Amino acid sequence: MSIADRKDREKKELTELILKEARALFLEEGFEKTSIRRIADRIEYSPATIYLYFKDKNDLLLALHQESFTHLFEALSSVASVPDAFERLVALGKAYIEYGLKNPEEYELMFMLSAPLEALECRHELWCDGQKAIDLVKMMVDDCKAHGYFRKDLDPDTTAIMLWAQVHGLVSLYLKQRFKMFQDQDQKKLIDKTFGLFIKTLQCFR
Amino acid sequence: MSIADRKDREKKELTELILKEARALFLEEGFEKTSIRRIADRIEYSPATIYLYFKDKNDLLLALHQESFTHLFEALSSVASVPDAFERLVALGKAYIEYGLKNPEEYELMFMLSAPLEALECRHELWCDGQKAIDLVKMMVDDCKAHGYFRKDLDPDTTAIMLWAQVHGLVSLYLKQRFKMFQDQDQKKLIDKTFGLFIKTLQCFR
Amino acid sequence: MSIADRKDREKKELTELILKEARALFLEEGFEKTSIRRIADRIEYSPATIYLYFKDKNDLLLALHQESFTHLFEALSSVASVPDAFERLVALGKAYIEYGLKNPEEYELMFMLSAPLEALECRHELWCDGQKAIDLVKMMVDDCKAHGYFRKDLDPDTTAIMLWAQVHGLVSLYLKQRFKMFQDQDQKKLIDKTFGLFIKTLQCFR
Amino acid sequence: MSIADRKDREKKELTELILKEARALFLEEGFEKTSIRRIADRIEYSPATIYLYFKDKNDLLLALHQESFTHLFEALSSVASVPDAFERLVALGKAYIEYGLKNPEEYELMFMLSAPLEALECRHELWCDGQKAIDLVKMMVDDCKAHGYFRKDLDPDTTAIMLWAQVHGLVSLYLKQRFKMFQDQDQKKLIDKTFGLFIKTLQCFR
DNA sequence: AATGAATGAGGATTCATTCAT
DNA sequence: TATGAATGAATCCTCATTCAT
Repeated sequence: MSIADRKDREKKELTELILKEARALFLEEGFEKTSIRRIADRIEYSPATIYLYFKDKNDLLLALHQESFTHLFEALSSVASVPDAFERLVALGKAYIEYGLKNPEEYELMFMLSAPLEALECRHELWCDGQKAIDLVKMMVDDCKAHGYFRKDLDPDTTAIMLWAQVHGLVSLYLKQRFKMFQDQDQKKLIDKTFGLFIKTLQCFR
Repeated sequence: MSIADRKDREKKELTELILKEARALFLEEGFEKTSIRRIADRIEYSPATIYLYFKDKNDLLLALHQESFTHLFEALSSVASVPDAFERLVALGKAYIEYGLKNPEEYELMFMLSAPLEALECRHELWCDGQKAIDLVKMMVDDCKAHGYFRKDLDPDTTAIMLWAQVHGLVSLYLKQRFKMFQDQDQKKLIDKTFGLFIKTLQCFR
Repeated sequence: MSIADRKDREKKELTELILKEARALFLEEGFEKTSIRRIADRIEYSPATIYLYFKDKNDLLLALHQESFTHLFEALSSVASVPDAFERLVALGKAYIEYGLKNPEEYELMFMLSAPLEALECRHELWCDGQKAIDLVKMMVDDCKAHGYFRKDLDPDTTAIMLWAQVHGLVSLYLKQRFKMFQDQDQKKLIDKTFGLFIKTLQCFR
Repeated sequence: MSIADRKDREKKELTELILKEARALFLEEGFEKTSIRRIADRIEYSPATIYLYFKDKNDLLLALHQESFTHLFEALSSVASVPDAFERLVALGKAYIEYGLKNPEEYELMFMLSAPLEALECRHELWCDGQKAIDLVKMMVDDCKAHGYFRKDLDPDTTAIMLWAQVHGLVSLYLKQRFKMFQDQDQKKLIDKTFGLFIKTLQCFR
C-alpha cells in the first residue's frame, strides 16, 4: 500500500511541478513564450515526460484553466461571511479585482487569452466554470433585490454582466499596462477609486 | 527637387503598402499568424525590404498601433455633431463599442496586446494616443457637468476611467469570446442591453 | 505440472494477443503507424511488456511475417481440391491475387517491405517460408507437365518465378495505387482481365 | 547579365545538390530515413535552407519523382533504334529491367512507395508520367500487331499491363531481396532467364 | 533601394527503448 | 511477470533577422 501511495504522491507532485512552472512561465514571459520545451527545461525533465502527464499542450492549458478557476472561487468565497447583501456584492467585486491583480497570469488565461477557448471550444467544462462565476454574481444581485438595495424590476442577468464588465475592464486594462499613461498616480489606487465611484452609481438602482 | 519628391512619395507609398497588408493579415488571420515573412509575401517584396522601412517587428507594430488610434479617433469624431452633452457621451460609448466590434484586431492591438507596450515602453508616442483618448472622455464628462447632467463635484478623471473600463470590459470580453456561455442569446444584443443599463446608472450622477 | 502448464498457456495467449493487435494495427493504419506504443495501448499492457515477448520491433515483425505466410498457405490450400492440373495452377494464381488484395498489410510485409529482411537477414526461417511457397508453384508446374499441359523440357524453376512475378506485379502495383491512372476503369477488373490474358499465353507451353 | 546568370546557375546547382543527396539517402538508407534534416546534414546547409528550394517534403518528393521519370524515359528511349517491332518490345522490357536494377531508389520512388501518391494525389502531373509510360508500351504492342507479331484482336491495354506487371514483378521482387532464397544462383541471371521465358510465351499471340 | 540566400533557434510531437521496481 | 516512468533522438516546419550584393 505504502508503495502505491508513494508512487501516487510522486505522480501528483510532478503534475503539480509541471503546472507550477507552466504557470510561472506564463507569468514571467507571457503566453507566447510558454512552450513545452521551456517548461521541460525548467523542471529539468525531458519534453517527452510532460506528454506522460498531459496529452498535449491544450490539455496542459485546460488543467491550468481549471486550476485557475478553482483559485478564483477560493478567493471569492471569503466574501460569503459579509452579512449585508450590498456590502457582500461590493466585497465580491473587490475580491475579484484583488485576485486579478495578484494572479495576472491566471487571470489572463481565464478571461483574456484566445488560445484556450479556440482549442477547447468543444469541451463543456470550460463554459461551466465561467457560468458558475457569473451565476454567483447573479445570485448576489438577487440578494440585493431581496434586501431592498436594488429595484425589483432590475434584470439580474444584465446587471451581473455590467458588474463583471466593469471589474474586468479595470483589471484587464491594468494588467495590460494601459493605465501607465497616468504615470504620476498610483495605478492600483486608481482602480480602487474608480471601483468606489462605480459602487456609488449602483445606488441609483434602489 | 522633383526627384527627391518622387522618391519621398514612393517611400511613403511602400510604407503604406506594408502597413496595409500587415493590417489585413492581422484582421484575416490574427496576431499569431502575422509574420514579417507573410507580410512580405503579400506585398510581393522581400522580407529584407520591410526592414528598410521598419526597424523590426515591434516598430511595425508601433506604426500599426498609431494608425489604429487614428482610425479610432475618426470613428469617434462623428459624435461631435450630437448636440446634447449627455447624449454625446452616450454616443461616444456606443461609437467606441462599435469600433471595437468592427475592428477586432486593431482593438486588440491598441488595448489588449502586451507586445507593443513591452517592446516600446520607452517611446512616448504610445502614451500620447491613449492620453488623447482619455482626455476626450474627460472633456465630455466636463461638458455633462457644465450642462447639469453630472454633479459639479464629480471627479472627471475617475469618471472617465469608469466609463472606459465599462466599455472596454464589454468589448474585450466579447472579442475573447467570453460571452459564449450565454449561448442562447444574441451576444451583441447583450452588449447593447448592458451598456443601456450602465447609461441609466449614470443618471444618479445628476 | 499444472502450474507450469498454465503459465505456458498464459504466455502463449499474450503472445497471440500482441500479434493479433499488431496485425490489426497494420491493417487499419498501415505500417508507419504501427508502433510498439500503439500496440501496447491496444492490448492494454505497457510497452515494456512487449519487450518481454519480443526482443525488439524486428522480432515482432518476424513473427508477423511467419504468421502471414501461414495465412497465405491456408488461403492457397483450397485449390488442392481442383482436379485438373492446369485449372489448379490457374486457381492458385487467382487465390494468390485474392489473398493479396484482401490482406494488403500482410502482403506488404511478406513481399514488399524492406524492414523485416534487412534486420533478419541472418535468420534462416525467413527463406524457408518463401521457399515453401515457390516450391508449391513448382510442384504445380510439374503437375501440368505430367498431364501434358506444358512441354516436358520446360524449366519448372523459371516458370514458377515467371508466374510469381506476374501475379506479384499485378498485386503490388494495385496495392501501391499504380493503377489509379486508369481512373475510368474498375481496377480489380483490370487485374482479372490481365491475369486471364496471361493464363492464355501459358497455353503456348503445351 | 552575367551576375544574374551566375546566380541562376548557383540556384540550380544547389537544387541539384539537394536532389542528389536526397536520392543518395533514398538509395543508401531507404525512404524512412530520408528526412529533411539528414539531407541538410549531408549538403552541409541548414534544414531551413531546403525550404527555400522546396515548399515541403512532399514537394521535394515530387521533384525526385519527376526527375526519376525523366531518367526512366531517357533509359527507355534508346530502344527506338531497334528496327524490328517485336525486338523493340523485347528491348523495352530489358531496358526497363536494367533501369530498375541500376536505379533502385528511383524505381522504388516511382513504382513502389506509398508516400508520394498519398501526399500528391491531387497533382495531375503524377498520373501523366505513369500514363506516358504505359502509353509507350501500348504503342509498341500496336506496332507488333501492325507487323504481324500479335493477333489483330489482342487488346493493347490489357497486354501492356501484363507486360508491365511481369517486368515490375521481377524488378520489385529483386529489389526487395525476395529472390535471395535462391542463394545458390546468380539472381540477375534468374531475372534474365525468366524474362526470356516470358518473351517466348508472347509468341503465342501471333 | 532592394533582395536572395541563409540560418540558428525554436515550435509541438512521436518513437523505440531502458531500467528500477 | 509486468510496468511506470523516463528519455534522447528524431520528425517536419516556421520564424525574425542579417548580410553581401
